[in-house]
Amino acid sequence: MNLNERKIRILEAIITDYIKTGDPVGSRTISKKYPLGISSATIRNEMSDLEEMGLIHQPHTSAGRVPSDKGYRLYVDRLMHKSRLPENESIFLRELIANNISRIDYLMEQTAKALARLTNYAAVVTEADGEDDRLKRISLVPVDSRSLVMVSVTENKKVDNTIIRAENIPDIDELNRISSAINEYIEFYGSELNEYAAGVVAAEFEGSAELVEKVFSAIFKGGRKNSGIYYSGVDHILDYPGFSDVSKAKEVFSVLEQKDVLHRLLKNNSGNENEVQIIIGGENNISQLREISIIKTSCNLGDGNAGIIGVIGPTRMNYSQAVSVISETVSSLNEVIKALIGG
Amino acid sequence: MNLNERKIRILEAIITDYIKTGDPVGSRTISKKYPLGISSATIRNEMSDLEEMGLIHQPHTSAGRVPSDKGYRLYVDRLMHKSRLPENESIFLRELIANNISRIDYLMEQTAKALARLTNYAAVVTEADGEDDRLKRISLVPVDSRSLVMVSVTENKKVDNTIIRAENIPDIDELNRISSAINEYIEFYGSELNEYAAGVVAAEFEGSAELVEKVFSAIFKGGRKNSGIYYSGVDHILDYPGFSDVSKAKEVFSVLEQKDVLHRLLKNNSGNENEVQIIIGGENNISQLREISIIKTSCNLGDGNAGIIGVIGPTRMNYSQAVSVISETVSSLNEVIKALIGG
DNA sequence: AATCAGCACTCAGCGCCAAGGAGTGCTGAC
DNA sequence: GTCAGCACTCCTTGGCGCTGAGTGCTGATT
Repeated sequence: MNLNERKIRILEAIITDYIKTGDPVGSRTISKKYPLGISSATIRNEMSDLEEMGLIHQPHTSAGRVPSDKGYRLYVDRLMHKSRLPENESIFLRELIANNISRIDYLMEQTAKALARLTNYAAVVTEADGEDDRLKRISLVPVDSRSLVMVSVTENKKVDNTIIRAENIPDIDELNRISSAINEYIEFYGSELNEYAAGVVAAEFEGSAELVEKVFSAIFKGGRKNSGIYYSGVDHILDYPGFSDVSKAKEVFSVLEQKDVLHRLLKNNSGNENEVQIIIGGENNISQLREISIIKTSCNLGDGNAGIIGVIGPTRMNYSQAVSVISETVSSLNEVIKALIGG
Repeated sequence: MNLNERKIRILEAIITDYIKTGDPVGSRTISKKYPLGISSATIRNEMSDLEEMGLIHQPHTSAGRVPSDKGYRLYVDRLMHKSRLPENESIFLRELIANNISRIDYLMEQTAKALARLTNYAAVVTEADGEDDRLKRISLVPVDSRSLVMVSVTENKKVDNTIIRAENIPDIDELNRISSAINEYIEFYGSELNEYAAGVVAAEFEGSAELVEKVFSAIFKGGRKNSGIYYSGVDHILDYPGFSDVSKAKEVFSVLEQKDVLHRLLKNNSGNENEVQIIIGGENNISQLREISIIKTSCNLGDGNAGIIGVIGPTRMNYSQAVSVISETVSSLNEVIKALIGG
């Protein structure tokens, strides 16, 4: 069976209509609302073929047709035309980004909020996990007489704080000497940094040996495993078609709480920077999310920080609009950051 | 009408039963399940009185009685006996806290998770907002050739990072000199620190004047307004009685996303440290949360950081169990932190 | 005066059934 | 190949009556 032009037009009509109304669409609806110049009977025949190809299916006899995951896939790959974001919305995005550029946590939080508001779906923003990211430098900042914060900066410019406690915290100058000694070892040994260096530095600053040991063990322990995830608009999930049944919604919520699952899901697996990826329904292999689609892309969060922004919607979502919101957000991030930080 | 002992026992029976079963409880149920030695007819008369006093009400004629907010209030204030947490759960809590003590964000996140798991309600953990918290010290940590991180530490030991960008970032020694110059002014002027100091320091380090200006403006801008809120178990909300109707659950979710509302709600308004507070149903004046009760308390997150931990459940919640989970969590935090950090 | 058995009454919930309506597949004519 | 017409399917809706839980009231008993 070949997928001729007419079948494609019918499929497109079904998907467009279904995305808009949410009702299974029947042959008569198509023949009346879409000017294909063929009768409903003919459309019925074609729909029967489309169903055989697995692109649409019927919830039950005597109901109209609904696109399948495969049908949506064909739609987003070949039929969908990008819509353009209204002027005021893209201005809103740019200003929001510019206002939050100096705090990466705010930036992520606000971006999630904006995505949710513009799409009416749940949105999520997270830092891409820097897998082979290496420590570049540390700095020791005193907090009180018994604790300090070790600020670590990685090659990918991730900044991270760890609390360290010790009996005697030396004064700032000494702390600066200790940290620059440690930094020399970090620079010299890179990822081969080991207990040996810890011993040498501890010996060098014998009054603060305990502290030095603790700093090194914090370094060995490494930074955050999973960076924070910022959500917004999760309440929209309850509006998704098919989720008026509470138990289904509950499944989705509990998956969203499992950060590791979500991180795996959001990870950039195309390899292409800034390319928008779409995962439709069952294509993610998480059974609780089989009626959920995810639109996501990697993005630039400033200072070389890579992030991932995504929208989590129902399989029956407005892909075109969501894609355009996401692309616009990415390009706004890029532009604003470029303008502020320079090429 | 006086609230005699018998009425109280009946009210207690109603609340106990309702919390357990979730069904409106009728006079016959009480006479059979609770050994009060009186017939259902007598109980009916008493219930009628209790209803008149506003302690219970009927969802509809021919249904049993359900406690009102006022009824629950009387219960938690006068009738409830605290339950003790199982040994293994309190051990679990202590270990979890000990393992996360060096990262306040992990600690908050994990504490929320534990609360949610132990209570089966939604849990929330946040830092108490330090209203009159003053900056104590800053430190400048280079990130790359065009950006650095200003680490600020307040009197209440809150640590906060702000990204600062400038054309020319001096070397570490110079940054250290700049930060200690600024720190002298912070120490000297305290909250009176102003543009004048900025000018003086900028003049002193004329090669880095731009940077100094930016650091000062970041200082003037202040730290985080609303600290992060860590949730866990929000999916449980969908199990709460009365929230099988999706639209109600949606209202709750959208309130939880409004951080300012939540901060206001969680703020310690009794003034007493570590005292468990209970807000029942409509007592919070947020209409969307009128069927939600909140159990919360301030707590110690280590290094002088005050936090607030809370459980968000249905008005018909197991107050006794939730209160004991919360108190146990607070005392675990205190103990572990004391043991690790010392007196 | 308090207690309580007995009774009439109310009302949500459930199952059942019939009507209505949307949509299909098939047939046969063009 | 197209399509009008038709029989058929099956979900949805609304009405109806039954059942069971629970109440308030009455009048007898202690």
